[in-house]
Amino acid sequence: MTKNAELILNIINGSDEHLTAEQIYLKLNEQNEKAALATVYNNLNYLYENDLIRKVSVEGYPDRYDRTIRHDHLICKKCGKISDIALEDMTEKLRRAVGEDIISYDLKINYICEECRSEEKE
Amino acid sequence: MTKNAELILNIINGSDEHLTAEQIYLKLNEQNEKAALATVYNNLNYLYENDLIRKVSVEGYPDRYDRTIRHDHLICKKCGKISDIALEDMTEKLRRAVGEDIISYDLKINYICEECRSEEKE
DNA sequence: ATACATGCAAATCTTTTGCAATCAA
DNA sequence: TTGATTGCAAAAGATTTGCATGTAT
Repeated sequence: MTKNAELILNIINGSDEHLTAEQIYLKLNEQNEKAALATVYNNLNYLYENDLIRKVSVEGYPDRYDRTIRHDHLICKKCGKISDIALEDMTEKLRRAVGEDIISYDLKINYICEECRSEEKE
Repeated sequence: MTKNAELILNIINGSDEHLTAEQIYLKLNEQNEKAALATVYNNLNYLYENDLIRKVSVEGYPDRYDRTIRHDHLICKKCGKISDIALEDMTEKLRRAVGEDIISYDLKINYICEECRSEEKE
């Protein structure tokens, strides 16, 4: 694990947002830790392939990177905002239902967030 | 609903694969129904916005389009293959757990498909 | 010395857009 | 005739790649 990989992992683990590669790149610069955007991508891929981070894709937005700790996502269909929500772990249940050895699962729940709902009323 | 939108909807509803925009474009050409790739995208967006089709994103692959009938997805982490699986509908359960009015949910189950598993053994 | 990590720019891939031409009501 | 739909090419945005350079062991 290189220094950059570690810095990036710390940024992701220390944030409860769902950062894009570019946002991570900008955060690195704020910390005066220079790294090219391509390097950020390279490191994100390394972290992802080694299951140290998760990737969350929402249509219309660039991929976002997230902690691996088990949780699910609420996705606002209007503004694309992602919120974490920890529902019961269904891994075992799914394993039985699927009858296959599963690695993990991703549950995205689509809704309209409060801000977007109140905007709609106007 | 234009003719092209209908042709595209029929291709999606008549396929149990999970086609990309380009594959749909090629299928149209096979049927001697010419439509530019951009037109395919335009129509896919129209269908998607009107909830006539679903979009499935798997990292590393272009978006795929799918029927709306409720079902979940098994995703092979090795080759990206998507298979359908119909698990119990959790909408009501999630609505209660989340305490929000939810629109829908997407459940993707990650595993290694049989072909990839037997390749690994070699 | 060797292998890996980086920066940068260019390339790639997917998707969207602008605009002129065409089609349909 | 008016507005929506199309085709095409160009643009845009996200991500990857190639290569020369730098770094660590």
